[in-house]
Amino acid sequence: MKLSTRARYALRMMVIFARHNGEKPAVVSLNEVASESNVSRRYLEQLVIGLKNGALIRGKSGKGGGYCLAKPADRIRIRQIIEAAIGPINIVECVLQPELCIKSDFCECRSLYGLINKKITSVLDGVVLADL
Amino acid sequence: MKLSTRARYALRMMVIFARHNGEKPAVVSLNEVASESNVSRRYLEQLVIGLKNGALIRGKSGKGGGYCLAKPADRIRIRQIIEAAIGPINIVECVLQPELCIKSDFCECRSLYGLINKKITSVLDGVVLADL
DNA sequence: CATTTTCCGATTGTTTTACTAGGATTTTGC
DNA sequence: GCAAAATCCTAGTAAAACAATCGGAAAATG
Repeated sequence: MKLSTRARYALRMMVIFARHNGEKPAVVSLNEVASESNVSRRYLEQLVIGLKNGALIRGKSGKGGGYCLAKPADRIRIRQIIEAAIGPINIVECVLQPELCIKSDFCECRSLYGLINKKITSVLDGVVLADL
Repeated sequence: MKLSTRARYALRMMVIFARHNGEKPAVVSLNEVASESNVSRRYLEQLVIGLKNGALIRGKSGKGGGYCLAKPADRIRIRQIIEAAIGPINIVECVLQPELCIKSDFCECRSLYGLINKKITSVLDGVVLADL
């Protein structure tokens, strides 16, 4: 029941991108992020892939390059960031994949798991990057 | 962000204890639970320790022994069960232990983590064993 | 007093997570 | 045009968490 460092680093990184958003060169290189967040650039390179695939940021190669938000910070939900980093949120497999358990139909716990899942996702949907 | 099998097995087990609650011999042996839930008795033995320490169930040794609920099923919150099984719920260490991170005071994310934590615990507090 | 059960602690195997590393490609500034 | 700075892509590894097994002691019953 822990939020992985992947998700937390990704979130921290997005906060940094958001902070440099209005500036002259909006892009921030991973070297800068690395020194600002105490996470190795190499590792950040991996984390950034998900964010890019999720169309949350844009990358620019070459000297003077880096990353910047792909849309305004008040249009980016925290859930999008976290799911881009660690995949879809489901506390228990059977919630999204009923076929995994033959008992799914009459399982007493499954609806509870679904409820927890729903609560978590709705919290994360209710907060945008700009709020942080 | 997954709920461990420990927690799920513990929950399933509690449902079984609850079901046998009103019966003649209220106690259920772990062998019975094992065959009913497809989890080895050996493993259940471990899980049951937390539930017992949490005063959610009572154990009775010897022939004809087993476990039964320590209080009525509508007085046992799901949160108690899960925390007995896997320890206190905190999605990120820093929420409960601010000293772990020097940035805690002005961290943009920490309050968010606290919020998520609160949502999860309140859902689990809002459902009792009898509801399942 | 043998059997069934809880009780206690140690160990092993497996999976996930966290992180490191090498090198290719892109782009820019001089 | 070419060196430098960045993204991009793909493995590999070390450590931690998780899941499960195992041996045997103590308790209680029929």
